[in-house]
Amino acid sequence: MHRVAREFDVEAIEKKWQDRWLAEGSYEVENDDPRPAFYALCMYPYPSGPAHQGHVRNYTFGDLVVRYQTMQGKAVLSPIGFDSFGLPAENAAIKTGTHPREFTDARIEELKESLTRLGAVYDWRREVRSHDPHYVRWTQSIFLKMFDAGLAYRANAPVNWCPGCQTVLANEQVLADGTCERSGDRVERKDLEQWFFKITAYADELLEDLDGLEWPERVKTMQRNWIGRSEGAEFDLVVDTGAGTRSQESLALRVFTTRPDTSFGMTYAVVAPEHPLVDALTDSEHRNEVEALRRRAAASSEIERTSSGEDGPSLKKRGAFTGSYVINPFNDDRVPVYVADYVLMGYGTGAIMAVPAEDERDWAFAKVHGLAFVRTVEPPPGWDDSPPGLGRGGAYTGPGVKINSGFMDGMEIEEAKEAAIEWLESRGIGRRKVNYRLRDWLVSRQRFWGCPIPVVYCEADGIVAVPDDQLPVLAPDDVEFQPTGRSPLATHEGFLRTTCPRCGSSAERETDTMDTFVDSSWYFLRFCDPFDPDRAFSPEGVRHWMPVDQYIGGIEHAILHLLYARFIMRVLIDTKMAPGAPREPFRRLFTQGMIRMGGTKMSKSKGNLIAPSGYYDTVGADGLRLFHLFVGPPADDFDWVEQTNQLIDGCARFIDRLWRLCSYEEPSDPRGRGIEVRSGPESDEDREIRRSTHRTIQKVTDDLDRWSYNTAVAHCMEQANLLQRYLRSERGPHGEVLKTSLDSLVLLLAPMIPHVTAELWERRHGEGSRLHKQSWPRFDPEMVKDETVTMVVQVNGKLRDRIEVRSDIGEEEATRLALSSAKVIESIDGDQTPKRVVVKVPRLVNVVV
RNA sequence: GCGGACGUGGCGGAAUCGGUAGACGCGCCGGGCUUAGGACCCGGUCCCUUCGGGGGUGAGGGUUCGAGUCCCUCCGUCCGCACCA
Repeated sequence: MHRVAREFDVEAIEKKWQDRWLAEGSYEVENDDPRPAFYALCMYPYPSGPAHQGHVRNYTFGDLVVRYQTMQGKAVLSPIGFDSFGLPAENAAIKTGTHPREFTDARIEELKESLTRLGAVYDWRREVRSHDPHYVRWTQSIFLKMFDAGLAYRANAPVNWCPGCQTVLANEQVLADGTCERSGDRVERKDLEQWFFKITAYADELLEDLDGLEWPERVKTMQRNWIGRSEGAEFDLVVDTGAGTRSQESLALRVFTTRPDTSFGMTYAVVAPEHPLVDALTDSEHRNEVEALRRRAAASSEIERTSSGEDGPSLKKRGAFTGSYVINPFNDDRVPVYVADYVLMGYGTGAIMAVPAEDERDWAFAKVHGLAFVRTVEPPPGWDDSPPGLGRGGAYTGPGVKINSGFMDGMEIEEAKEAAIEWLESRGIGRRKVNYRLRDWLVSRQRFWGCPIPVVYCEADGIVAVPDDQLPVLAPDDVEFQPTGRSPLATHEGFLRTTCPRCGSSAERETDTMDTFVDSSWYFLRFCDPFDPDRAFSPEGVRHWMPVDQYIGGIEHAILHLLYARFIMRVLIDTKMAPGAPREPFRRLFTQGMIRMGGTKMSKSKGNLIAPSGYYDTVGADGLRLFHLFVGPPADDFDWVEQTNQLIDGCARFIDRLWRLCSYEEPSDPRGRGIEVRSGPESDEDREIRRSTHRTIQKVTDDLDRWSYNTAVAHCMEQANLLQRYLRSERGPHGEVLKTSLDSLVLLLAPMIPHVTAELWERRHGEGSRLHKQSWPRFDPEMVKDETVTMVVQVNGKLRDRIEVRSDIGEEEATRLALSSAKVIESIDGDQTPKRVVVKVPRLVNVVV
């Protein structure tokens, strides 16, 4: 498949330099390094074995940043570690009996090996592993700090239970179709007592601070949507159960709305099937129907609940009348209360006032159930009551003037909202309310291979934190890994039975472990100073390196990891574990594109992996790296197709050409045509080579700064092509010019293809010389200016002539030259007097006739 | 349905500020070298052409001396969210 003959021994050279970078500690950096600090970080990987193409892509970009910034004179912190807790290791244990630690450590070694073979360089002294007891200790310490601060709490809650993974999941781990993101099983709902982190307390800050981040806009948008802030009002509806039923005059139904201005249009109210008041609201006549609805809602997945759409019968089944009524406080109307699954218990208060005239969902429901509607916003002329979707009919949600709304009549919507809230507040019925889609973060996992939650349950003292000097709480090794729906720790008596740290009586340990996203929410801080045994990280280290200057990872972490990390960073600051600034951990984020194959993401689970290892042996790590840089914009997805291998070969071919170019004194041309270099005065051609060299430096530097790696490679190729022609030019190359130009090219390529360039540099500059210790080349602004340029002459915007002119040409001369062009004269024909001449020196003249 | 991004040769893509469309590479075509070439080197490669030119960046319209780039409408692809009241 690949090329066979190479000009040099790729394997030997790559190995040589990888060994040297390690042995010489080339990318180890101290916290007191006087150079400007730069923190470059790739999201630490889950160790699933040897690197796949996605890793290669990610760590190629990361390594480029590290080497480039180093050559730019920065002290670059380039750490790496492993997100080493997680289900695959435990699943392997269930299957094969291998302990997850043993399994994980083996996978880590494989991944380290392939990262090293890629030529990616790190300060390995700082390596962390989530499952390392020294790391677990501090994850637990952070948990307890949060517990003390009231930010970690235990609550009974309906949770997402994945039967495949035998654990509860965070909302974030459940896909929109109600299946588990990991196993694909349909997630069930269970009521369990669980640990939560109070991320909602930071909802506003997490939302607002997005504005200042240099992150891809779409990632910020995704986080904004996820947090889902909405402003509105919350108020109580007094329940009127009607004559002859139970006396429940004090019963009130609290509703949340973002449209308090439409309150006069409420024609019914709805509670979620899981709402605690459903029983109290339902009278005996309607009990059977309501119960049936509740059962169906409880059993049905999100898919069924959300996909029934507009069709009548299914929508009809999704709601039932309770037999109760509530009073609309705005107009004292008595309206029916329904139970319907289109209202979710998890959002707002789990109950709504329904305004069919101004809400499409309410409209659809009201139509099917024969409920009334009252418009409170004047719709535009021609708007009728025909079904929505046909253009101009149904619920009207646009702007307009209030009608049928008492004191709000005549107001615009925004004004009316304020008026309604004031009205509610002045009467003590309700208040302004901000609601979030974001829920608190459920962190309990009923699994073994995670960080144990360090608390004990004592009959007398309740939940008691494990004292600091007893951390870390580590899982025992002799456990049964069979899935039971409880943590394997729960059946291990030796672990379970303990004594209460407070009163000394017998107590039980918590047997759940933490979501692995907790581990990954602070690892970037540990990297700042992982050497201190007595602290998670030192304030000095954090102050020196944080925030991460360039964070690199996959778009799949746009919400979960990045939101959690932002949250935990703030918690650590607010609990005084970390210094007060910065509150944002990742200043700049880059999300790389996905590699697809046959339309789907290339992944282990899809079985469509193309292992990098085969390429290391043929085109080398450098060839593979160059391909990943060159194939397209780093942020874009690309399809791995048949032609891809030819593209990779093309990259290797370029490296070969570079090698030959740099070895011109010892030509490998079988015909032995040696290159003679000139000395003495430089010719026009020599000067042009010099200019081109400076221009290339300028372009490549600019490209690297703006993540345009594919064009950076293209510019290097262009320059190499030019130098190759120069080498064979009639007069022969000027020795000094050629030498400088080649050196510059090698320097520019150093962050991209580090092995071969390091080798070439050493050959050119002697044993012991180190390419990657060189400064990044600089260009002379005078030299990047062209002496002459091609001036384009247009007539009425159409290209008519090209004239070679001095680049400092004046407008008048340009105009004169253009107008005297034979082609221009010919094409303007009889019209000797141009209407207008647009001149943009020195590039363009447009003659308008 | 809502929100966002995008649409350029046979293919990946370039054109950073509204100013030469198609850089660079893959593929293909021709030539050289060669016992041979899947190595290497040189040349060509958007389409049409009567060789003067003409047309061309998903479609249609607009702004402008000038539009791949800005604006509007539509079509298509991808991504995110999706009963969030």
